[in-house]
Amino acid sequence: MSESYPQVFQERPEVPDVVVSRLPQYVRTLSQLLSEGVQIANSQQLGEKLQITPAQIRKDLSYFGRFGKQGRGYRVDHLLEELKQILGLNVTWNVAVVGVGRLGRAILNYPGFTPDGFQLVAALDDNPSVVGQQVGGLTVLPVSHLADVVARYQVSIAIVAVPIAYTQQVVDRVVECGIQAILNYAPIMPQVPEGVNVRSIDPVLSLQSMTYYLANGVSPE
Amino acid sequence: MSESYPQVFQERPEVPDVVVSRLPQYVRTLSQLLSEGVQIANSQQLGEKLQITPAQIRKDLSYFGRFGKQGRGYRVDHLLEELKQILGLNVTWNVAVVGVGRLGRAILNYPGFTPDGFQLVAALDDNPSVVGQQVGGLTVLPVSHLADVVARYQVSIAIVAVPIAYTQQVVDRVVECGIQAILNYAPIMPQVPEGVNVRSIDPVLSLQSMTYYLANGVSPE
DNA sequence: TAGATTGTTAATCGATTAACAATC
DNA sequence: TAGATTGTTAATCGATTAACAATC
Repeated sequence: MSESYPQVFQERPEVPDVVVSRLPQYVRTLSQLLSEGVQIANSQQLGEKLQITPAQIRKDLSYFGRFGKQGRGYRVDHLLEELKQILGLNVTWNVAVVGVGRLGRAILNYPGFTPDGFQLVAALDDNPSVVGQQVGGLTVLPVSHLADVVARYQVSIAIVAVPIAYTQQVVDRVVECGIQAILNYAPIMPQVPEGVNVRSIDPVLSLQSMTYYLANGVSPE
Repeated sequence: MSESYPQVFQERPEVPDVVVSRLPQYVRTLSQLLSEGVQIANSQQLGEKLQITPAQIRKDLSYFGRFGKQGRGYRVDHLLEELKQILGLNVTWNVAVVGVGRLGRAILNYPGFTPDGFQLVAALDDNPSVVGQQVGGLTVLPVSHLADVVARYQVSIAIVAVPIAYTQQVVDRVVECGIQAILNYAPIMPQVPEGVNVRSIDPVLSLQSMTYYLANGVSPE
């Protein structure tokens, strides 16, 4: 074997995580511009909206291709579509919510996920008094149904909103079911195997870093 | 004046924001160790818990002082107290919640803020059918009372949970009242003057960066 | 075409890590 | 004291920014 075949996935060179994390913000801004009827935007204008240097925007985009026209800028609709494609946002992602306590209920009733293509397709909880309830249009199932649900609905993302004491074991089960993307609402960073992605929503951590600046009379940057 | 006097605030050289943002995680881990009865921990052990190199932990701490003993490590209770002091977590912070819709209600009923020293002392909303309601033990006030409330309760942090269309104007009013730390739950990055700190809780952005890895068959790092 | 803005390279900046003398 | 681990400096790594040739 003197030559290697191209790989199916991962043609791109390693894109820094920090770059990937900015792309959704670009999508947001471009969507807004599109809804305002703006047809063309240059990196300068995008940078102002996003508080990012134009150079950084161009550099970020250059990891994925050439989307602009010299002397003009970017077609808003075109760049938006390209970025959605790159991020996988042109399809609907099915999401299971594990944990239907106060937080889980708020999540299941939050109308902000669906318009962005995240469909909450299942709600699971192990509390017998909660199982069977209707929450956010879904019937709460026992967590033992997780593997079934994942297979049946092609779930690829789990939102975990269980008490801190159960978080790690629930995350373990979610991972066992083949889920590779987890949004965790407990104030803990669960351990997961290589290749599984966890993001935590942790308002207290955010507050605790802001108090540093309040207590010390300085502002960030 | 050939000599300048020491400043009241900001004796420390500029601590990078990324360092400040890690301190609350150290506090979390140390609290947990303390509750487990662990008395001494070294940077190696802390690093394992936090998935951070020991060198980084020592470097981070060195911005603020010398808290360990060579050959031993750190006394958990001592380091915890020092970090709480640095972050201003040894006092209670009064917080006003603006916006008492579904999200605001969930926030007001979330029991996780108080144990960490964030006291929700007021709930405000401009919807006449919401004003006067009892939510999370508080009577909802009209937003026009904001300045009063801030002064009376010494509020220094605002949690803003209003619809996206009102977010910027509510943030503007919050800033006018002298608030310098804002936790924003709307899917938008509000513009604020220099010196005001905004952190956004935005689960959709988190999901949208995870789909990149799902769609492209790669994992982060 | 002239003017403008991209895409990209090189320079700069800053954060992380390695290494080790200091010291408990 | 010998062994261990800190605190800190210097080396490395990576991300941001500046600059400019390419080109629309």
